Amino acid sequence: MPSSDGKERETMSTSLADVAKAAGVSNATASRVLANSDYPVTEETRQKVLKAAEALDYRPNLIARGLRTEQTACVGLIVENILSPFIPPITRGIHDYLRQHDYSGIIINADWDPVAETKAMADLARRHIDGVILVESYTRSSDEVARLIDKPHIFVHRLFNSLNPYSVVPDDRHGARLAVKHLAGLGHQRIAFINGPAGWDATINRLAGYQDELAAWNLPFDPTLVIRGDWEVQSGYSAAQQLLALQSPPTAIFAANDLMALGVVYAAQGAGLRVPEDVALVGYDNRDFSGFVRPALTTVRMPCEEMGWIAAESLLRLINQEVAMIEPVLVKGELVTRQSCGAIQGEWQFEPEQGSIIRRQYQEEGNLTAPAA
Amino acid sequence: MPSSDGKERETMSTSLADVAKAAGVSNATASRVLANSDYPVTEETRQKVLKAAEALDYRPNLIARGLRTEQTACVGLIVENILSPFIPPITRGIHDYLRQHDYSGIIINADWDPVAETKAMADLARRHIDGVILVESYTRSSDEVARLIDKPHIFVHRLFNSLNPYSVVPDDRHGARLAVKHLAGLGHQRIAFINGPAGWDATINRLAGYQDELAAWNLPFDPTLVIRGDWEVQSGYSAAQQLLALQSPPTAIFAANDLMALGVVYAAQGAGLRVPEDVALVGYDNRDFSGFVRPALTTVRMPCEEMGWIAAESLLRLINQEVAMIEPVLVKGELVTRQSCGAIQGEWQFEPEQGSIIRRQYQEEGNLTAPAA
DNA sequence: ATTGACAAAGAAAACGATTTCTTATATAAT
DNA sequence: ATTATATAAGAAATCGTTTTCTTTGTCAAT
Repeated sequence: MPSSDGKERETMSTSLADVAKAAGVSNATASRVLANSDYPVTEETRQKVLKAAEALDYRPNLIARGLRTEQTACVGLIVENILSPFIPPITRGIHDYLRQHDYSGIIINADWDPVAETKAMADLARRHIDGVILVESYTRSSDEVARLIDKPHIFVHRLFNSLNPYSVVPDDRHGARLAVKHLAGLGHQRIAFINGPAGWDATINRLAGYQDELAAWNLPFDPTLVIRGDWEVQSGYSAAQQLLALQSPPTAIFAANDLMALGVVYAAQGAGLRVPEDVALVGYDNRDFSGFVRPALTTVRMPCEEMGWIAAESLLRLINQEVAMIEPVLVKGELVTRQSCGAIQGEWQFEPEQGSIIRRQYQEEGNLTAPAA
Repeated sequence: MPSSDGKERETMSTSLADVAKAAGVSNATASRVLANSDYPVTEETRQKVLKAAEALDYRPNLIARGLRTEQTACVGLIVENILSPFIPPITRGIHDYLRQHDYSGIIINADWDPVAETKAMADLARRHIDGVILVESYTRSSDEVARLIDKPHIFVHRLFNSLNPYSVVPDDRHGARLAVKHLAGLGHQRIAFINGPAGWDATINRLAGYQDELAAWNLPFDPTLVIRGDWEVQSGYSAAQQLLALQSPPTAIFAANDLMALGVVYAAQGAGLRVPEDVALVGYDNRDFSGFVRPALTTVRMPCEEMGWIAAESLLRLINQEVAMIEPVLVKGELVTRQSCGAIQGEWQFEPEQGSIIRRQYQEEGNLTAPAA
């Protein structure tokens, strides 16, 4: 009996008042039961209300609730750009955690533009979201965010100030050690490193990890084996050409990302060398293409989805006032062993693409069929 | 003077009542001015209100407005999976259009699961979103959607029922013609086609386009030159092996997506053939990797962002009741000419990745610098 | 001068929940 | 038997807007 007095509106959703009336109780008690208030209600009336709500298929109007409670169960996601390669997996992780806890996320692409970010926060404030996650944002400091929006926030960053509070970042130093450890363990003594450009935390930390692990194996650090790239294929290509032309060239190369690793492959091919037989190669990131290029890249996985859900978890902690601040979190990725490092022998098949696996599973199970028409 | 009577709350945003009081008018008139109502207000009072709002930096509370107007300026995006390759660009297009019109989007990953989609729509209904866009959804029919949520909706699809109303889909037939036209224009007479699996609109339409264009060039249709793949690299590899082993092998191959085209490259290399010199190749989709694999793939672009903003535009039309229904829209992509087809001569550099261009521009302009510390 | 129409403003209701305030009842303590 | 206390329920206020209803004042037509 969803308020059936009106004639014009056909599908009017049932309100709390409908439930209260049906249960024969007041608005207030109905609310207390259905919002899990800790105000005492007798078991008998509680059951009456629950039954009525069930029967009427009552779903609370979150807008109305939000107006009163100032809680919208909605958080803002300010991301650099959903087209940027790491953003989708990070947002996937965030969304997964949020959804498990009945929160929603509103994404805004800020395009690495401080003005856009400022506007984004203002717009989110108008919607009275409960918190903000900034993913690869231009805005780096908590103070700056706090000045723009008076809500809890978390950073997910690969670039700067990794160890600020309220940050979730990859453990790049650890990741670099994994790569070098693997190559050293395969017996390589001269391991080159193609790093990223200056000014990035990733660049600094991966270099540190590279040096750490060389030291752990008592291998000398040779600066001529470290070349700076710019993350793109072309720079990996050029860097590898330099390295392979050295008097005593490296027998293994660790590239600070998979794009540059791909450039190494092309440079090696151009020099008539085989990967991994003549030069072993490990990349970083575990990008989607790493599994289907040739040779498939051994690489250190960037733990994007974990970073996402850890960020979401931390944010909800802040929102629910379980904690007052968040210590920076370092998230570790693991080594993904494929062909480019030489650890795996024999022929291989190309890995199917990761992103579309879910639908393909349905298709294989016969759930996906052509329309009858 | 944002309701400064309370002592405890420090940062309380200014409300409409504050503006009204400051302007010396009633709540109602203030609202009429600020919400652009068509109720008459004298220019004098209008200016008073606007000035007060400006001075107090008034931003309407969208939650409160939504409660009264039943309009939240928020739409739901039910997507297959944000990790799936076409979803980010489509959502980017949607978000861009929405944002221009002061709407926000809530993304839910449905993972191609009908149960998840049903729940998603129920959850969105609780938030009283103004409409829904279903991107690559399991749910195919408008009736089904209408049964679950009483709001306008639009489909963005590459799979089924492309020509249903309320759908935005790629013009695959046109795209396939572009590919074949290009190869035929380069003088190829035997053009093979590696198609997708049965049951997909893309498969049907691209085959039709392939046949259309062959006919336009008076080239015979040879069924032995058409092989069905499953969209993955491995299947393109196998298909190309078959094709290249034919008595009279094709001189050009059109692969129905870039992944299979990549498989063709590997098969050719395995057979000691060069792409494009020995076999020309055109792919489909213009995936991000197409620009930096070797040879870079000539391909037909999937117009994802356009599909996104057309979908958003159509949805807002429905929401604002400018139209009562949406005719299916076919969106065309263009040919992106790179190395694999043989039309471009000489050496080339690897294209930088598309997704991260924005940040790189900032970096080059010197806006991106290391922290001072 | 009276009436009617219309413009412009304010008062109050409405949206649908939560929460505070008030009241009624039962129980325990004096 | 009376009072105090605790429990459980309802009445009403509240959140910040929009919108309906009502009122006031002005002008034109009779």
